Amino acid sequence: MANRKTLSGGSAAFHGTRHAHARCVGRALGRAEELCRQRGARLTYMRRRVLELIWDSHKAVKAYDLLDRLSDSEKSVRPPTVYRALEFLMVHGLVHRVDSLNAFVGCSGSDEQHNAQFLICQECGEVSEMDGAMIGQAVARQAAEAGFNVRRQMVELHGECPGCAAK
Amino acid sequence: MANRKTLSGGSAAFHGTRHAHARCVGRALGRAEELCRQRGARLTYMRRRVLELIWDSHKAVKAYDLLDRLSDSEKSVRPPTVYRALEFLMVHGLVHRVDSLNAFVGCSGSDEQHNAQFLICQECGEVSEMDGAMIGQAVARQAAEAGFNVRRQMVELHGECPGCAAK
DNA sequence: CTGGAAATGTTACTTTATAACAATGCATTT
DNA sequence: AAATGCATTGTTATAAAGTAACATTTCCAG
Ligand SMILES: [Zn+2]
Ligand SMILES: [Zn+2]
Ligand SMILES: [Zn+2]
Ligand SMILES: [Zn+2]
Repeated sequence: MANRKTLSGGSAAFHGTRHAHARCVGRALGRAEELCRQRGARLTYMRRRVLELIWDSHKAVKAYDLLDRLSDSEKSVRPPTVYRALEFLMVHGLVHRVDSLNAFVGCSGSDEQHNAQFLICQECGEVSEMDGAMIGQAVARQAAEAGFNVRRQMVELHGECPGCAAK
Repeated sequence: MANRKTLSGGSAAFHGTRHAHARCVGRALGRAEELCRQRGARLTYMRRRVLELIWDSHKAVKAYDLLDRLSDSEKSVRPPTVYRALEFLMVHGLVHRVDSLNAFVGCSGSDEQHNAQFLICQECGEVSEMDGAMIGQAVARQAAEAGFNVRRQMVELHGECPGCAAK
């Protein structure tokens, strides 16, 4: 009842609890590996670990939650470590920061440079990335009307995902 | 060569340094006064003071900058005071929070409930609010395609304002 | 003038993020 | 293999942003 497959001009999918999430993770890590190899960037243990933790769910994750989850009883990981990994992952387009939540989410886009918009469910917390061409165009056009030169667009929509709407 | 007057579906204006800013402030305070009277809300000294400080420029202002500016050598104002004033002003639609900057900007919109988008100049820091109908519609449509029910939309565009683009 | 709610003051703390420098790891050259 | 050099991570400390809880004051209605 929830997801369509592919949508004109962009797609956004909510996954809910029951889905083959191992595939999502696999895809993300595979892409990271591939992309880093292409660019000669190093997907180190720490960076991969952070990426895995982020992909533990489709929700946005707080930096300090990552911090806690990375710290076992032996060793405690410090903020800069996490933030540096996040920085790396963001630079390479593997992770996005959701500004309205102060949190991070795995990039589910395929191509390199994309105008991502985020649908954020206020109920279940799931975040879905969508590449809405229409939105991008509308944004570009209206900004142009104001003589404004858009470099980076941030679109974060809070509301109810299909699953939670059908509660 | 910067501003047009009124634009189809919405407007956004950048002011630059030379303009009759007293009018902007006057308009904003007038509107606040009027609106609070209508609603029986109290525009207290502190709230008005914070609103004035925010309207000191068309840039987004950080809460702790307000804090500093409110604290004279005698008395130091504390965070809760500022955040409470900001809370009040936001609830009444007199001020917006710019999430991507952790900062606040005076609302230059006229009507009560509006879908505001923000154009943020990376050079001069000026922020312009725009009520882009096209963007709003595009957002609504594409979200609907994904079965998503939008409650709040956050659209913040970073780039170059007309003035700074013509540097 | 007085009782009570709204607003502000105050203290202390949480959350989020970064600066600066030290130690370590890893690859390439010698 | 040893030496070199840069990228990565560790460590300490602190900055920046925001909130909880309770005390005090203000202000208005009765
Ligand atoms: Zn999944
Ligand atoms: Zn949901
Ligand atoms: Zn002005
Ligand atoms: Zn500018």
